[in-house]
Amino acid sequence: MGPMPESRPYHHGDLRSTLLAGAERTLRDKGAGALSLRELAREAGVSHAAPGRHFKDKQALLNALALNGYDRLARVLEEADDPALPLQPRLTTLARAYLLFAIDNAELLELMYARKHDPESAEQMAVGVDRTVGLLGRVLSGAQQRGEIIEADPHHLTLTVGATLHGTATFTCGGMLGHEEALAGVDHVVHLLLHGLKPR
Amino acid sequence: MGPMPESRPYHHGDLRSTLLAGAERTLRDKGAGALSLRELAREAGVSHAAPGRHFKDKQALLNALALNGYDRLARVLEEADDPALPLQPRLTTLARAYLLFAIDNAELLELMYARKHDPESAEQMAVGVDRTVGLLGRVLSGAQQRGEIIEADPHHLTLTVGATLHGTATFTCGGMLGHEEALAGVDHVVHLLLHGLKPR
DNA sequence: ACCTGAACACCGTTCAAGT
DNA sequence: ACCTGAACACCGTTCAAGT
Repeated sequence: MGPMPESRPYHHGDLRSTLLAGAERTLRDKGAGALSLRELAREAGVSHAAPGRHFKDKQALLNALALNGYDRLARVLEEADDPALPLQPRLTTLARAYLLFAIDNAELLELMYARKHDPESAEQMAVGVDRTVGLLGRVLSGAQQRGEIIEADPHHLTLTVGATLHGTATFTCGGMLGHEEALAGVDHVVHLLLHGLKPR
Repeated sequence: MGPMPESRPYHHGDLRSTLLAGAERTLRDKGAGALSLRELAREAGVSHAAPGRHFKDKQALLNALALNGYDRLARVLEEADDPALPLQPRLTTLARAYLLFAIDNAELLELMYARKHDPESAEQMAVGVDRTVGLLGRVLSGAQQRGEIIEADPHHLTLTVGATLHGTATFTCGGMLGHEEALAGVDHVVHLLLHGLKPR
């Protein structure tokens, strides 16, 4: 019964990353409600007060998670985007990528869109949002310059298209649509956005 | 220093409603994170264990709040709807009513759309959702029969239009749009839905 | 600079016991 | 039938003290 080899030194070394990684796993597996700093500390093999050195409170950890999410979402969309594609399939590809991200990271996405009450983190989130809607905005502005879509405030167009995609994702994650059903419907949604409900 | 007149008998009499009303006020004033059964019990002048007689756990109270919200939302939309209006203004009116409800009840709406993990409450919520998207579905189906909108799966059309409205509400409540800005933009959003992004 | 241990003020939930 | 009071097992946060 000798002492186990001490695999962890007094200083963890990378506690901040470990906590964030654990939080993301808990978020995915058990939901935001199950997130506990004390539990994360336990999983990291560290005292319950240690997280306080890296995150001033629980909300700070949640904000860090959300910022992380914006990073990943922006990367996913940028990788999915293919400027060589015509407008409709290009938008469809982006919409599908967004929906896939939403399905894979439903709880995280909720965190990302959660109302922030302190103005400081609200600004950080705004930057993250800009990164993700920015791509969509550029695609639409480009199409607009080529005369492929109507001349209207591009910011407004972007928000409307973004709202449709996000609303679809919300409905899907909320269980109102099956995942496959939603992914299969993406083409129709984009078609509807481009051509409208009215007969032509 | 005589005893205060005992305004509350041993049996509260209407504790369930009192708790729900208090919860709705807290939700509006301080957000879902600030909701505490013990605090609600204190406000109701009752022991901290008393809520357990009316709600088996905290989630049960949240579910009751959400169902309540679906009721109110359905009423709001039904009152706002004017079947005498042509399609576009009729949809605009409904969209504005939904956005107003969302702005006034942002935290409640989040609760209403929150993923439910137990299948029992998930079904209750589905009924509530059906009540609210049902109206939209009937409006669109009617327009479809009159040939005012394209022939496509009406359920799919409804979900897409609903997604756009809900996404707009989410963006607005999340602070990406100002309230007035969003309300002023409703006309454009509905116009876009009906006519599409492509030039005609 | 980073972490511990104890302390404080909260939670939700349960259950015998009271009215 | 409805509520209380005590108990249990959790939280987040703070702060002196340790390494």
